Amino acid sequence: MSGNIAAKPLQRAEIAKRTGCNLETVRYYEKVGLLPEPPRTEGGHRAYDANHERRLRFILRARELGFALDEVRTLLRLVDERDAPCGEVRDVAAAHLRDVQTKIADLRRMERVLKETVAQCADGARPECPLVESLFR
Amino acid sequence: MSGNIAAKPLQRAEIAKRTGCNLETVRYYEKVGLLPEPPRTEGGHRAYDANHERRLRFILRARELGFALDEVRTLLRLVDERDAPCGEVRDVAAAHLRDVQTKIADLRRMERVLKETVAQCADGARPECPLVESLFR
DNA sequence: GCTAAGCCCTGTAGTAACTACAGGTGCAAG
DNA sequence: CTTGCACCTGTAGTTACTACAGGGCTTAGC
Repeated sequence: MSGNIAAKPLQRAEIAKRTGCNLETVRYYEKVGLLPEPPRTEGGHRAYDANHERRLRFILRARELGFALDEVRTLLRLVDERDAPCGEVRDVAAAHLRDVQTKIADLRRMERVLKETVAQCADGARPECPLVESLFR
Repeated sequence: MSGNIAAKPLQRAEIAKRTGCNLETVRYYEKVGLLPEPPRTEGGHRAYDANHERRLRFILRARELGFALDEVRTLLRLVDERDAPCGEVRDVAAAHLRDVQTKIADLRRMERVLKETVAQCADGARPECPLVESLFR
């Protein structure tokens, strides 16, 4: 046969390197029930397969988009339990989108005020600092 | 004398109500060194004065603007130690402003992708969910 | 003056989502 | 067969609070 294509269905914990995820984070996801416990080698090392990696990538991508782990859990449950979870998944994502938009609005408010106050201090040499005063107001 | 105007320089822990800050949070700020320990009544209750309230308002306002407690600590130290801390305070605030702007940029990226994927699921009835697929990608 | 309600007290533990050890073993290459 | 790296478990630390549990103080009403 040309190489050991089917001979190694299990990869080592290079899953971390392949996904760019910290190995301790992978174990954390296992501990909190987002990843299934993988089989072990005789020595007790975890042996992940392609499905673990696929699931981990799902988690990491959702995290990049700012989903909380609890939301990720919900999404994965929907994917695992339903055949066509599209509507429910969309609801979770839409709710998260609203959260993100709220956070953006909050941060923009902060940004505006910070800009104003920093600008008032532009010279940086006055005895009474307008920035400090505005914090004490 | 017309009432006890100077007879009560110390207020009760109504400081919480007056500032809208949770009393347990006030004590937390004391524990982490942002607020000085106030004098106590004979019974051991904290007796705050106007300076405590002023300082607490500073903290709360800085928190509203998204300063981390460590940044607040720095700001308060500058205010306490220097006569004219304007320049240094401005530097801290400017650094924080950059953080805020980075966060806004991150969130807007999330927002854009979420909007796109949620829109792809608009009908919500397809067997293969584009949103789920994009998370698995 | 006394009592009961309602504050306030201390200290600990819980939250989110990791991260960083310490102290020990497996494994694979040379 | 040895050496060094990767992996193992479990605990504790991070941020900024919040939520108790189990008491003590205070004060308004009687």
